[in-house]
Amino acid sequence: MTMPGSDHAHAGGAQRTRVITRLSSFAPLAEAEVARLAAMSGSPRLLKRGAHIRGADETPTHLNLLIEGWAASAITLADGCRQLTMVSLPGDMLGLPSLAMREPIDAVVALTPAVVLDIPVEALSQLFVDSPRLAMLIFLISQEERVFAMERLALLGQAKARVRLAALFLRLSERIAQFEQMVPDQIPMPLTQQELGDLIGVSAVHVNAMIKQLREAGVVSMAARTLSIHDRAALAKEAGVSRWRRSDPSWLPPAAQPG
Amino acid sequence: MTMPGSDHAHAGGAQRTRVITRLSSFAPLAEAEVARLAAMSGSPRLLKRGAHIRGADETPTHLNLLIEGWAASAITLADGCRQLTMVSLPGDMLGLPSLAMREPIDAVVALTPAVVLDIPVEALSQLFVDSPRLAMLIFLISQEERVFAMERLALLGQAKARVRLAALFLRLSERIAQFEQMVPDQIPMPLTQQELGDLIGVSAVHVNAMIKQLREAGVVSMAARTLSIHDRAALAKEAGVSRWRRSDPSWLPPAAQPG
DNA sequence: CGGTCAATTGAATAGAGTCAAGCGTAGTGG
DNA sequence: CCACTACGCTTGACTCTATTCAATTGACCG
Repeated sequence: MTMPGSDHAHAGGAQRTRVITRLSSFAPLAEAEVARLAAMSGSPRLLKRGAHIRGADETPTHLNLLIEGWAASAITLADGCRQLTMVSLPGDMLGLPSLAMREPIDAVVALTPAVVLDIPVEALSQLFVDSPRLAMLIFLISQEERVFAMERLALLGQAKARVRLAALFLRLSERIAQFEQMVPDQIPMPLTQQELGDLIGVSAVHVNAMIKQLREAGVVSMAARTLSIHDRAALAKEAGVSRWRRSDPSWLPPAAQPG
Repeated sequence: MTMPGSDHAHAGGAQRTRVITRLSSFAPLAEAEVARLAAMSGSPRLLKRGAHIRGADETPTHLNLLIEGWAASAITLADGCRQLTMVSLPGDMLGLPSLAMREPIDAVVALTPAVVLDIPVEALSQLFVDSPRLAMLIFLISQEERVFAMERLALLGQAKARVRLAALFLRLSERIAQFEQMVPDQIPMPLTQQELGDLIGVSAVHVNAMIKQLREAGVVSMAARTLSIHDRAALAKEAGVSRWRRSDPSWLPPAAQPG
């Protein structure tokens, strides 16, 4: 399934499969559509942990397809404190929200070493013209991310720190299950407690205390950049959220004709 | 500019203009596009204050175009407490996020008496096929709402109640300025303090205290379902957010040809 | 082997929640 | 026209979650 020009050092077969997996999470892609997507790819860009994938200053001219590694959108408020608004995993498209704004309100930072593909916005525009079904799939994925943000917003507003942390762990493990085969009770966790705190709106000190509580309750434990889920049912109960169930849309436009 | 079939009791000229205004906030619409939108309209539905425009149970088969009145998305957590995740004003499309989920995680409630137009999802799908430019405009508006949600998420996570309330007032007044001509320093405020609290993740009691502080600081005051902004600069300073600046995209697809 | 960063723990403080009571106003029905 | 009711607003007292500050330990890297 490797396309011509896709055999870069960091954007090879396995990674590309992940991207296709993500894009086809609502409906299988036609061969022509896979080819159409491959045609959009630019050259990959490699970033170190902590680097800015997208700045908050620059007028956005490109989107970024995350090929490898984790990233997060960060909003910095007037008083300097930082909130991470979402975590992006391989296969995610970065920068879509910023299309609506003259200058983005968020920056995207690499949480791990990361590889991105820069895609000019005109390419997305062209995709809307010649591949309405792909456009709608991207639209749907974007809506799903929005639902994800809405849930986190609700948790931030109403739930206590322990619940928020449990929900974050649960949702992250569900998302990772998308592109790893097995349901992982051992998931990689490259985030520091500071970053976890920035995600759930809590100080790093308190994150530590909540992790301690969850560990002593036998729910999860963290060690060596790995999160171990010991009791998934208990975790779901702590989080108080129901399972994430993507829609199975029957009303998508028909697949584009080849050529 | 009234289209045939648009002269309903509650969906007449002025309201329809608002909808067009909202949809053309990123780029002016061609005549054919206005006609294309008018062709999507169903029959209007009138709802009382507090009524559910969209439930959290039903599998979504329709979108809802808000013609008149205010609405809000509400997420109810396991412990029964409620978070309002966004406020919708006339011209907004309701239900787009739910397209991604098998069952929606949020309900949409009318904050005032409201009028909506139900639109089957297939109509949106068709719009992606035959009007890529309109589809992308809806995509952009949806992204703008997502940025709005991200900002509120950041405020919920990092800012104190007073800042959150100030930011909410500021953004609401900016949004209302979109479809009212003058910059309004007297804006209608149909929300109760309980609802304001559900929006900014604070108890109604504390909302009251924060309003009192803002009033005594000479920033805003509330009376008779009306918010008066006495010192807009001070309000912006309290909120600590910069002005909302929509993008002016040059990379949209070309307007659809008539016919 | 020192240096930096992350994790961990404790103590003092503050922001916000909860509970409870009183008040103002608008609507309703006799 | 008045009384009753309901709802939202307002205020005070007490509690608790989470923050901030500070100090210590542990792990990894040059």
